[in-house]
Amino acid sequence: MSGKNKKELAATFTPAEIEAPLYKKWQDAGYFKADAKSKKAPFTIVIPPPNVTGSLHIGHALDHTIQDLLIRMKRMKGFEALWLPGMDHAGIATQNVVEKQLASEGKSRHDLGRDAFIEKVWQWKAESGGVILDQMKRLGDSVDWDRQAFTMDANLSKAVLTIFKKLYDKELIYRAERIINWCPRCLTALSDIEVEHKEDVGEFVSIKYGDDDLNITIATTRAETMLGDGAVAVNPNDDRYKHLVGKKVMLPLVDRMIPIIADELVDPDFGTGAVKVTAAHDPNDFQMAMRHGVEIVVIMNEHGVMAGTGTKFDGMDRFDARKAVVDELKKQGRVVAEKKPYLHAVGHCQRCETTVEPRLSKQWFVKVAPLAKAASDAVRDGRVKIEPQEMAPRYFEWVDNMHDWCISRQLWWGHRIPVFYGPNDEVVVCGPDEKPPAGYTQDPDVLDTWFSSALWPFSTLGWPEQSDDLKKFYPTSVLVTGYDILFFWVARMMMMGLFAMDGKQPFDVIALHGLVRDQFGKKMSKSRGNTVDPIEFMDKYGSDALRFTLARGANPGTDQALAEDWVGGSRNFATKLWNATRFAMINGASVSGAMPKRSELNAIDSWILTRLDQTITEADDLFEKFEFAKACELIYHFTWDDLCDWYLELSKSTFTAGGANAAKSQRVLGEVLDKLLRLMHPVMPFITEELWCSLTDGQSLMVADWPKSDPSSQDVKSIEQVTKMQEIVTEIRRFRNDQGIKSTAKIAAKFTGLENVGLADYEGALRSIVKCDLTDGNFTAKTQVGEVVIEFDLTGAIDLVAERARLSKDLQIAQKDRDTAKVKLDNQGFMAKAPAEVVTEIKTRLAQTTADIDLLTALLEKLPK
RNA sequence: ACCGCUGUAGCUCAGCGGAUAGAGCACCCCUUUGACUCAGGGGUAGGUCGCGGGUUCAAAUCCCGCCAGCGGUACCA
Repeated sequence: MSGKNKKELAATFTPAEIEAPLYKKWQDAGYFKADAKSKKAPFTIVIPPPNVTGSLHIGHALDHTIQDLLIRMKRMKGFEALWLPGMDHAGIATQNVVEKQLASEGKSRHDLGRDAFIEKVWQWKAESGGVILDQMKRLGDSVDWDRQAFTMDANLSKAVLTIFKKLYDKELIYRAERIINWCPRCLTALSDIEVEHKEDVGEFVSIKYGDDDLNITIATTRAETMLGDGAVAVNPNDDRYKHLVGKKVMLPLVDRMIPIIADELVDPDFGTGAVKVTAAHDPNDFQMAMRHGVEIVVIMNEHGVMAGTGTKFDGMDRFDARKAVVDELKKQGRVVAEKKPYLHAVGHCQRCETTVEPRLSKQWFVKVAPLAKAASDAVRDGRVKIEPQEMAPRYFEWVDNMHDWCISRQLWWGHRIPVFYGPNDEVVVCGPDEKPPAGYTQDPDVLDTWFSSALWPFSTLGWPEQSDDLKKFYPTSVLVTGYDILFFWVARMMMMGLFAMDGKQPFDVIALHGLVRDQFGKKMSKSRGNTVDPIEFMDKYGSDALRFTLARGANPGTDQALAEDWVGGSRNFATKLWNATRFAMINGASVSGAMPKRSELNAIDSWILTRLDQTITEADDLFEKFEFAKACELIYHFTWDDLCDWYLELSKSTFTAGGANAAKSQRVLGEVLDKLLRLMHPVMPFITEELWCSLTDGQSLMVADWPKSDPSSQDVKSIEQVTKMQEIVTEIRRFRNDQGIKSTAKIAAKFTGLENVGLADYEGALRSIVKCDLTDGNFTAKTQVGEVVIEFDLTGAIDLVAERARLSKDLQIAQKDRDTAKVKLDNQGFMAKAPAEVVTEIKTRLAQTTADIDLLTALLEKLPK
C-alpha cells in the first residue's frame, strides 16, 4: 500500500548523501523566503551579524542551531517567519587582512591611496570574504537569502548617515579631546569594549622627585611617562604630605618644576600615597589635570615612540624607554624602592594584542547616558525580556555604567564620518543626499563598525525608508546570542533601536545561550589547541547530529561542554531513528485513512499515542521557553526508549500475526512517526525531511503543520497497563540474567494472574519480548511481580545462590524503605504539618513496601535449600 | 578589589522545599549479525549533592559564613 512516489529507504543512513540535495530542494522551492505582504503573524530573527572575515566556528553552530530551530518551528506553526542573514564589515579586522596582503607585496595602504585601497578591500570581499555564508548552508540554516545584508550596503550606509545626523542634532554625538584607548599598531582609537584587560608582569618603582630641600616619592609602573608629568598629587587628608601641597618640586631628568596638588582621587594607602600626574597619557591623570589646571605634556607619537620630550629618550619605543628611564634614575640614586615582579591589569587591543596606550586626542563620541537609560528601562519595565532572566543583572550592570562611546576610527574601511570642517573650523554634519558647503573638507576617520551593527535590526529591514519589511517585521521577535557578547552589540542595538524607532524596541526577547567549551569544560582557544571544527564534525557525523548535540546541551544561559563522542552519540540517535522508520515501513506503517477509534485500540497502541501526546505537549512548551536541552532530552527518551525499546518490541507479535489488529497498529505507528518527525524537524531538519517524505509521500516537512497535542486523548489506563508490562518484563529479564540464560534462548514459562492486572490479552506480547514462547514444561522456578506469578522450566539449572542473594538484597532495600516511611508516619510534626497528599503518598509507600517484604520473604522461604 | 555565576555518579550536565537524587557518555558482566555492527539488546555497579552552621515536620533545593573554579567589571597609578 505504499504510494507511487515513496522512496525505499536505504539500509543505512548516510547524511552526506541527503543534506546538500535537500538544502537545494528547500531553496529552490522558496521555503526560506518571507513575504512582507502575508496576512500571517510575523516572527522575525535578524542574525547577529558575523564578521566578513570570519568563518564558522562551533559557537556560531550553536547560535545558528537555536535560531534555525526557532524559525523552523514558528514557520510550521503558521507564522510568517523571517530569518535575515548578513555580515558586518569588521573595520579593523578586514583592513588588517588586506593590509597584510599588501605588505606581502611590499606595499602599504598609503602607496595605494584611500580610494584605491577601499576598492581593493571590496575586491577582497568579493573573492574571499563571507566564507561563513556558505558554511551556514551546511548547517541547514533556513535564512532568507534574498534579504542578505551587509553593513556597507547602500541602504545600510544611508541608515548610518541618517542616524548620525539625528543624534548630532539632538546633541547625542559630540567631538571632544579626551584620553582614549589607542592601539599603536592598528593606529586607531578603540572603544572600551575593544580593549581586553589582562594580567601583565610589570615593575612598580618608587621614584624620588625633588631635591634635599623639598622632595616627594611617587610610585609607578610606567616610569617612562614621568617625562610628561605636569604635577604630583596627594590626598588632601594625608597628613604626611599636607605641608607640601601648593609647593613645587623638581621633576628629574627633564628639570622642570611641577606643582604638588591635592585630589580626592588619590588613595593614601596605595604605593607611597603620592601620584605622578601625566595628563596626556592617563585617563585619571587627565581628570585631575582638568580640575587643577595642570600642564598637559604629550611625550609619545602615534606609534608609541617617545617624542617631543627634549631628552635623549626621544625616538625610543615606550617599553625600551621605560627601562632606560629607570636605569638613568637609578644612576642618579632616585629609585627608592622596586617591587617586581608586579602583577597588574593592562589593556590590550582585542584584535592584535598590542598593549593599548591611553592617548589624548580629539575624537567623536556618542553621549550614551540618555540612550543607555532608555535601553535599561525597556528591560526593566518588561517591554524586552531577557532569557534566562538571571542574566538581566549583568545587562543592567553594564548598561547602567557605560561610558561615552568613542566612535571615531582612524581607518579607511568603514563608513566615513559625515562631518565636514570649514576653513575656520566650522562643523557641518551631512545626512544622506546632503552636500557640504564648498571648500569644506570631510573628517578623514570612519565610524566604529558597531555603530552600523547597532542599526542592524532595522537598517536591514529598509530603514530609514518606511518599507513594507520594516512595517511587517519590526520589532523583531527574538535576538539569539551568547551572553559573552550581550554588551557588544545587544546593548547598542537596544540604544539605537529605541532611539531611531521612536521608542519601539528592536526585539521582544533576548535569548542568551552559553559558550561551547571543550569536553573538560575549558574554554576553547587557538592557543590551548582545544578548538573543534564544526565542518569536520558535520562531515563525519552529519549536520543533524551536530545540531542535535548542540541543542541538547543548550541549557539557557549556561555553557556547554562538547566532545566528539557526544556528536557520535547523536549520530547513533539519528541512525536509530532512521532504522526505526525503515522498520516501521517494512512492517506496513501507514499514514493514510482515518485513525482507528481509541476504544478499538489495544493498550500498547493507546499507550504510545498517549506518550506521544505528552511528549508533544511538553516539548512544545519547553521549546517556547528556550529550554532546548530539556526538549531534546524528552524527544530522545521518547524515541529511543518508548518507541523503539518498548512499543516496537511489544508490537512485533502483532505485526507478525497480521490481520485487522495489525492494520490498526500500522496506522498508529504511522501516526506516531508522522508527528514525531514533525516535532523533531526544527532540530534535525535533514533526516526528518528525508524520512517523512518517504513515509508520507508529502512534499516537505518545512511547510508541514506543527504537531498539535490533544490532551483529551490521554489514556491513563494504558499507562498503568504498559507500566505493569514493563515491570514484568524487567523482572523476567533480571531473572534470566541472574540465572545465566542466554537472552536468545527460548524457554518455557507459565504466567498466572495476568487477568488480575488487566493484562489477560497481552500474554503473547509479553512472551514474545522476553522469549518465553514455550508453554509446556516442568516448572521448577518462579518469580513474582505483584499479583502476577511467572514460573520457569529451568530443568534443575537454577542458580540458588544467585537467586537467594538477589532476593535478600531486595528484601533489605524494601525493609529500609518501609522503615523510613514508618519513621515519617510516627513523626507527629510531620502528621500535623505535612500536606495531605504527601501523607497519603507515604502511607501508600508503607503498604507497598510491606507487601513487597511479605512477597520476598515467601519467595525466599520457598526457594529449595 | 568589586559584581555575577558555578561546585550533584569517572566525565559533561539535569533536578532548585516533599523525602527511593536522574540522564547521556564511559566502566563492568551477559548477549546479538532478520530494523540498527562506525551499531543493537539486557543486566549490574557507581553519589557524606564543595565544607560548616542555621530555618523547617521535611533541605541537593531556602538563609548565613567559608573554601575552590570560572566569567565580567575596575582609576589602584
